[in-house]
Parts: sequence; C-alpha cells; structure tokens
Amino acid sequence: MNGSVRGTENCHACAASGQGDWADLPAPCLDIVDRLKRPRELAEGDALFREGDENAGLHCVSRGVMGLRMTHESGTEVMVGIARPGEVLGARAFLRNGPHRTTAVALTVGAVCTISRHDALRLTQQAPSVHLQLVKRCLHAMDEAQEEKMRMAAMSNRARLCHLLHRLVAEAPGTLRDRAELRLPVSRVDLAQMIGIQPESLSRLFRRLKDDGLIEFSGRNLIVPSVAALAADAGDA
Amino acid sequence: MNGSVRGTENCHACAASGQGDWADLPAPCLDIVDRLKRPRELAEGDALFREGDENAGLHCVSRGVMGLRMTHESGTEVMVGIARPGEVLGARAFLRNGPHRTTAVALTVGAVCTISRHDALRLTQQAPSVHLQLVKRCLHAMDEAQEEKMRMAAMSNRARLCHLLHRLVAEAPGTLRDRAELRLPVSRVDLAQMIGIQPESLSRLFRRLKDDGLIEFSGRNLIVPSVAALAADAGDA
DNA sequence: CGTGGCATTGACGATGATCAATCGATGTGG
DNA sequence: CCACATCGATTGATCATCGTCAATGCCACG
Repeated sequence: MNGSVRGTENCHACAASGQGDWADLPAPCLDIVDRLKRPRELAEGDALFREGDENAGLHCVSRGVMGLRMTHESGTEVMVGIARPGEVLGARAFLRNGPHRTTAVALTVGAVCTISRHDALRLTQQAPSVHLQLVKRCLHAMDEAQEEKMRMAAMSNRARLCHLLHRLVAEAPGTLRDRAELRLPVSRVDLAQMIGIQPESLSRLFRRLKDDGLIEFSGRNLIVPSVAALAADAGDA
Repeated sequence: MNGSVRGTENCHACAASGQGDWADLPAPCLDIVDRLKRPRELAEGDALFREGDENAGLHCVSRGVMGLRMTHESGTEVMVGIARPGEVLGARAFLRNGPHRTTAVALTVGAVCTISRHDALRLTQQAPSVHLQLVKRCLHAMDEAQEEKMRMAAMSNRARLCHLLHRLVAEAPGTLRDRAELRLPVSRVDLAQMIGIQPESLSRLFRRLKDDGLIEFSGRNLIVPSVAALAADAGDA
C-alpha cells in the first residue's frame, strides 16, 4: 500500500501527503524540522513511549499506525486513540513538561521521526508558529476527546461501533466512491475496549451489522458496501 | 441583583480563595486582570455562552457553579463538565479563536468576571505567562477528558457514579473529616447523562448505594458517611 | 386547589456480562 | 508432515443489568 516511500523520511513529503499536523507550517520551518528529526523504524508491538515515561521530545508518525493506550488503576488497558502518518505524538507531555499519561505502541510496522526535547524547546521558542501549531493540535485532540466522551454517554453501543468503523474507514486509504475495503489496524479486544464493551458482545454486534448488510468481514479484513449507510447508522438508532 | 450590592469581585481574593487557575500568576499580572475584568451576576439557568457562539473573551467563575453542556446531533444534551469558583471558562474557544463548542449555564446563582477578547489578546501577548497558564489549563482539562473517556469505557455504571459523587464531594466545601454533607448542584437527569445512563437507572443505583450504606439522600441533599468508602467503591467492583 | 416539573417505582422486554466450549490460524517440536 | 499448544475470534447458555413505557408520589408555584 504505502510501502513506496520507504526510507525517504522527508518532512516535506510527509506533510504534503496527508493533512498532517505540520501541513500549514511555513517551508523554512519544515526545513529546520527536517534537519532536527531522527527517524526510527518500528516493528509491530514496539513501544514509542510508555505511561509514566518522561517525555523525550516530539514524535511524528511517518508510516504505519500507532495506538495510544491508557491504563486504569484496576489494571484494564483501554485504547484511547489511534495515530496515522502525519500526526504528532507526545505534544501534550512536551507542552506540559511532564511524564506521558498514555502508552504509544505500533499497531503495524511503521516508522516515526523524533525531535529531541532539547531541539524541540529551541524550535518552539524561536518559531512561535510551531508552538501555536502544537497548541492547536492539542486543542483539536481535546475537542475530539470531549466529543467522544459525549458520544460515549449519549449513544448506543451499536451506534458507537458504527461511528468508530466509519472513522477507521475514513482515515484508511483506499476508499473508492462509497465502497470501502480495508484491514483493521486493531484487534477485536482493542475495538471492544474503545467502545466500552466486552469482546463477546462486540462479536455479536459485528454479526448483527453483517446480518443487516452494513459490513462484511473475515478476521481483520473489513468490507463496507456503503459508507454512507454506515455513517447513517452511527448518527441515530 | 442590584448592581449596588454587587460584591467585592477581587481577583486577588478570588485567586487566593480556591486553587483557581490564576493562583500562580505573578501579582502584577493579577492587578492588570483585576482592572480589565467586568463582573456579571448570574441567576440560575442563565447562559454565559452557547454552543456556536463566537468567543467573547475569557470568563472566570467567582461565585456559584457553572455547568458545561454539549449537544449531540441527535438532539440529546449531555453535561460534560462542571466549573467552580476560580476556574476559567472559554479558554479553548479563545485560544482556538473559534466558536464555542459547549454551552455554559449557571447551575446556581453566582457571578463571573469577563475579560473581553480584545483585552485578553493584548494581555496574553504582553504577558506570556498568562498565555502559558491558559494552555496549561487546557492541557489539564484534556487530561481529565481523556481519563474520563477511559473510565467511561472501563468501569461499571455503579463505579462511575461513585467516582462522580466522590468528585462532587471533594470539590464542594464543607467536608469535615470523612463525613460529607452537601447539596448537589445538578439534577438527576444531568447526573444520569454524565455517567451515560437513564434517569430511572440512576434512581435504582442511588437506592442501591443507600441500601449498601454508602450514601443517604433526600432530593438534592446528599450525605456521605464515609468518603473513603465511596472512593473505594469507585475504584473497582 | 389544580398544575407542571422532577424523582421514584413497577413491569417487561432487550441488551450486555460472564462462564464455558468450539473453531481457525499460527507456530513449534518431534 | 503431523501432532500439539497457543492465541484470537466466535458461539451458546444463563443471569444481571439497563432501557422503555407507564403510573405514582412529591413539591413548588400560581
């Protein structure tokens, strides 16, 4: 799929490809970022940082899919977010200058670029636009968190699942017209945790959606005949 | 009510009283804020701003309790936050320079101080510490939103209710030792929405907690014999 | 005294959690 | 190559819980 860009971790290409967090930075800034960054390959399951770790700087996903997990005191882990190429990770911990509150793990093979905390500090101080961009990203993330919190309280499990699938479909590349076909980047257990139900319940929900003709699936492979229908089911019901 | 009796809305006193968001601002900054602010009295039900409103500046709660609601497309309203004296409202919309995404309504009689967008802009530009403080507040709010999102997915309804009550108890004044007695600032419906269940289910949950000796209540008046026991029940189960 | 809003209760059907078993894919060792 | 163990996903059965509809109680207010 996107294995074409392997090796050439270039910020300009990276920012241009998706609508990444750095997309609307002025070109000279991107040049600096490009010089400062250190690329790193990730295998599936590799951790970028863990809950409680001191923040080591800013990370930017260049390939693959990253998962953000949070641990509850009771021990259960919950996936609270998914990051794709172009997205910045660790911005909150960086801005707060405190430890990470989430764990970032690679859900697929991929790569990230890292700017050390030291460099990032200088960068944000010299280029206020970068700082503003980071704040903007956090504000956006916060809007999402709050919206999802509301959705969690106001919508049915089925609607939440449809919404989540819709989001995954929308984010994934390779959607043509209204029909989508993709490989889910997350396990059933993670999926279940993201909408707050048990894996068994998720299985039944999946079967119902299949019975209703909304989706087809086999393992992690998912086919959505009509994305619009999926979105409609995520809105009400 | 009559402007004449309007009290001494003094930022120094306000910041000193609670651990407000302005608490660790340098004194000269507080002086400026004190001059810029315009106080306003609020009756129960008054709206400070509504979803979609352009942000008019920064608001700081000086007395009373404010509720933050969010509307889902389907029409259902959900209370997503509660603000008490010392807390700043509208910081996100101000930083983002966009419309509000929540509606702020007074849950009790109270008062807020407002700094116009124009003044606030000058202030944040001239005093970076104020800007940083606002960002810090947003980051903190985001941590809370994310944590609550996780809690929403990982914990039982009963545990979530205990957690919410514990938070309300902790925030309210007048808790002595381990026993707490307070008047809830929110209706049953709001309470139910905050943990994502129906009012009827909430009623039954309340009764169970009472049967278990965790709480006593009559209308909005709540008595918690052992705050520690309540916190314990919010952790697991 | 009646009315309307809020909270509670009951009854019933729908849904999810839990325990347990099965199935399929994958990987390992003989 | 086959047997075996393992992990993830699914299914079934059962019970607790929640949502829904309806009725009642409570209280403030006109």
